[in-house]
Amino acid sequence: MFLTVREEVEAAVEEALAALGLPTDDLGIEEPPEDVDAVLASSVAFRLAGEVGAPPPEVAADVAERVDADEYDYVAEAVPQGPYVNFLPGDRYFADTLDEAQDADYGHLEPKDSSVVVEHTSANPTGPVHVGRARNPIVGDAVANALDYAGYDVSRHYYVNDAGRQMAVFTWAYETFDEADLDADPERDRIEYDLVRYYREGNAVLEEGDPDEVEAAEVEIESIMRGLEAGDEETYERVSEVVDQVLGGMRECLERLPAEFDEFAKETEFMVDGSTDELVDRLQGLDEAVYEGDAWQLDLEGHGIDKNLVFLRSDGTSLYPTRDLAHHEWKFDNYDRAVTVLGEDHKLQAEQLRTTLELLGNDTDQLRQVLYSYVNLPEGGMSTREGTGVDLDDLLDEAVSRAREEVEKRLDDRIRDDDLTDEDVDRIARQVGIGAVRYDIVSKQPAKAITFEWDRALDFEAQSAPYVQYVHARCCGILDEAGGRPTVDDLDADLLDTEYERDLLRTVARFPAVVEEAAEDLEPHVVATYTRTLAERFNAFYRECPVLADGVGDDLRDARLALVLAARHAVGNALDVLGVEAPESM
RNA sequence: GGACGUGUGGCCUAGUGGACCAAGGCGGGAGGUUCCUAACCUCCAGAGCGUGGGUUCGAAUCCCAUCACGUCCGCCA
Repeated sequence: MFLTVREEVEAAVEEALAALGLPTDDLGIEEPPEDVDAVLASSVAFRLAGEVGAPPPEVAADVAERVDADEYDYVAEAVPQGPYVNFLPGDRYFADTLDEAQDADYGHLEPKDSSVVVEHTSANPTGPVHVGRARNPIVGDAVANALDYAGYDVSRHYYVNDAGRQMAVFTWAYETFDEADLDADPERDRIEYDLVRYYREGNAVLEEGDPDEVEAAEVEIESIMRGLEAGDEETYERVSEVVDQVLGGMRECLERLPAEFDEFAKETEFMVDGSTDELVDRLQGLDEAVYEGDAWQLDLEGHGIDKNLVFLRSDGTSLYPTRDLAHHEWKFDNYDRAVTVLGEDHKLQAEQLRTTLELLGNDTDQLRQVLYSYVNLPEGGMSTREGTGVDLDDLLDEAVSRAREEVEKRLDDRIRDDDLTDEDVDRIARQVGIGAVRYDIVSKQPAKAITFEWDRALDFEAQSAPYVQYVHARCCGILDEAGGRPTVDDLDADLLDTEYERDLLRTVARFPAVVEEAAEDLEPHVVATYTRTLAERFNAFYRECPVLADGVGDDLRDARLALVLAARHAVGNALDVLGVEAPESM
């Protein structure tokens, strides 16, 4: 209903301004502060005051005067308040919102008949996923969820960098060394933890090994790269053996979040199918193409990028950016829009990619690049090659284990007599622990850097996933106690007339607009901010308005029960957008 | 050195032109449970939004300068 009221308010302000002979380009529609009764307000009066030659409050009064509330279903009244025009909702607004939110799909917007591919994570298959990279799948998955809720047809892709020098080094190391050459046991019993040791050993040898050994290695690494470039089947299989195993392990780790993908697009596919070669030809034909130092490059200085983009090495082989261009054109061919989630260290490359795609004749409006800053450790950065950093698996294990301690600690002084089973304890520990990690990361503005601290990330109180999850569990507790849904079809929303009930219902009503904003701006953290407000409103309602107490009449009980169900759908689905599980008990 | 980004109570975070003489959490202090789960709630103390200018009727939000921190500036990915 909120989206409908917003349309009504826009129409009302536009009509009023037109009637007054004033410009309608900026309607100044905004959400009023908490202590104002209106659902929406307009601040046009500020801007028009100069033109009209009257103070803002006077203009606001004129505008409000011209609004005919009878024309609208949900706007009951437009009242001037100082320089603002406030739009008050009618009873039907609350009644229809309550009704709409009884649907378990509440928050899903109308299908848009438009496809979007969301590429995220795309970490090189060199070893275990570490916390520094964890922001990518967590933000990426939430962005994809938000677009899905907003009605887009979403595909989630992981672009596999299986053709670069890193993978040639890895393949050489994997084939050259054996267990006896490695000085440590795997940190965990999973394939990528086993194999990353070969990669690290290989890099160590290349950096400080015997010169003859290094030279022989370089010859082998170069031959692997040339084999890939030539589309040699045998080389491809040698590299794949490493890539597929490591990637398999990384996928298992990501599934714990859970972040799952519809497609793993491999870089080598765009070499094998000839699209990279074809792209090189087109790049060479561009005005910006230059041949310097035996390598083909693009001089993008005229487009605001002072760093040349090398797209063909002097030995004639392609580079990562060249293949990524082919990859993006493939995305444009198959989807209406493309969204890529990347770390800020890829910003320059992202700009080069976008500019070059434009030069190649693509409409880059359909490409959106979401950049996020790094997650650092208090003591410094994280690197797979050097083996520094915190593995995501370790973080998730620690989170679940701390959550379990909390659950067990609370078991003794639990009022509710619902006998949690061992399975419940396992389930809650997992939902709360992993939820806390995801929520902590997804709730922050992507542009801001995060310093990872165990205690802060795993604080289960305050502004955290468990705080919000608890609200969902409380809703479920009440509904369960009441035996499910409210009993009557024709609910009387008018009975919900305390400020606590109204505030909660109004907050529930905003959820679809929050989904819309998160999807439009590709900023899932606004959903996290919303869940906190919603949780606060629910807790105030919970404290002040008993649902199942003896003194509550049948009609009021049903109305409140319906409000609880509405809140459950809003909070549960908001958490779903964030990729955080909503426990039914905890 | 250059480009880009960030800078809000002791700490962390929201707000990015208008009802803000700035909101929430952590930490500190004081309280609340015969009642649908206290992973909850209430109250108190604490910042004027890095610093200095400017634009505007109005600036935490826009512009300029400056400082600090981060990222990038490979024929790596």
